[in-house]
Amino acid sequence: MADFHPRSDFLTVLSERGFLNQCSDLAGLDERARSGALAAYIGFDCTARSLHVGSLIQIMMLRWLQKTGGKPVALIGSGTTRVGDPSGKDESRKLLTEEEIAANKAGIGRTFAKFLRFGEAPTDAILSDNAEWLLGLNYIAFLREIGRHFSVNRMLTMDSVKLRLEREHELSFLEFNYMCLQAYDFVELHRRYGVTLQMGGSDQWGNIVMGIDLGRRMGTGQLYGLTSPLLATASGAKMGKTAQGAVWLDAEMFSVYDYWQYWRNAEDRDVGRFLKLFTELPLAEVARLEALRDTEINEAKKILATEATALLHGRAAAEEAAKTARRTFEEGALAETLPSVGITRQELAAGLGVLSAFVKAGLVGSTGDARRQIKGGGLKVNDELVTDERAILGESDLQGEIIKLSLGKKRHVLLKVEG
RNA sequence: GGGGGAGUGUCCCGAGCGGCAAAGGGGGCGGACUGUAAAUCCGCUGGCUAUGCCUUCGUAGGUUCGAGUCCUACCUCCCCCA
Repeated sequence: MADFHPRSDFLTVLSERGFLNQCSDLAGLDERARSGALAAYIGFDCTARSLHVGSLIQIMMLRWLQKTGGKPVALIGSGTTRVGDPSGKDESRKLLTEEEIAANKAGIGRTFAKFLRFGEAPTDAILSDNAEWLLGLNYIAFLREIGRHFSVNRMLTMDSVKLRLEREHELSFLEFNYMCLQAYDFVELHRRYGVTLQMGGSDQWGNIVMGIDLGRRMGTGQLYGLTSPLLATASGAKMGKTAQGAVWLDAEMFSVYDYWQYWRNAEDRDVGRFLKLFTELPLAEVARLEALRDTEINEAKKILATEATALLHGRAAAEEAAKTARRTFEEGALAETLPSVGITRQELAAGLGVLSAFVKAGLVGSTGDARRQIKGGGLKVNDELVTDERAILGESDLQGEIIKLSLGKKRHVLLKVEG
């Protein structure tokens, strides 16, 4: 991969910025990308109301495709979601209702709209849904028309299957069929929109190759596959997990400020890689930033945070998050734009226990949790360490209309009097 | 269908003579050190109207002063045989 020098804009960007992990035919795809608008798709599950940072690398690939003259297709897997992905955990098999699926689909669609330009023009993005063709499938017809092209012998050699068999782990028939459905998606998207490339995370490689094979047997012409590296932080943790849970891309579920903070807290060793993947800064600028050392690299982290946040939530919101962080961390001032929780004047006049105040702010999960944090010296009210768990907050604690609650050094929530 | 084994703290893995809010990891959170980083060290990691009360060991019953632990049925998963 390192010795190949792509000539198409699309592959050049992907290659330079570290999106490339594996490709079915780099030279062929490069040619294809140069010879006209390339249509490519990536599939997304709709098991939640929002996508999280784990999907961001895929979304960025679609975005670069569009910016380099291609046509992105975002496929929502609401058909496969109805079946439920059997490879997940034992408990996650609960079936989603039609309403939940529709809501999830709408939420995810909103995120795509932030990164891609949708419309009718040749390189405008398309939002598709495999429920359109999967739900109406007839079993016998599917077996005869599609199933006959799959070789079980070959399917058994796929890594995902082979691993299971070698370790003598259960592999359900449903799961075994999953790759066939995904392969069929590829063919269907080729028919509908002329899609010739499927992208995805490296775990999708086998499924993508199946699609390419199926396409050849069903007469789509040459299809291509390309995967991005599996993303983890430099110390090996999976991307996107924080104390608050997943890092959602929907501002309702994960605030803009928290999103900015997520990137600001990147490890030193990840800064360069993340700048290339999750911002659109020129590579020369990235090179300059990632060369910074010691305290200077904090500047690079702030730029990473602001640029990444701007892509998702807009420049203005990103600048505001940056400003909030600057006031909070560097000036030690009270930034009124920190995340806040409302409180009534009556509640405050009646006296609010510190424990419940922190629970209300969502900084701790329970009063017991709050007690433990106080013992460990982790809670502050208006930057004063809380030592007495029975302390009562009243109107005398107000700074203006605000009481600042902090958990540790990084997490702050404001209680704001309203009404 | 027959035989064998297993489901433990609502993040995961995993010990558990009938006295158990239940060992130990990992992860996470907090503290110290730093740079809002990493590494390292320390503390915490069921709930509550809290010197007490309530809810947890697949589900439902049963034995017992007392059950994660013993018995019965059921559910789910794994292995061997057919």
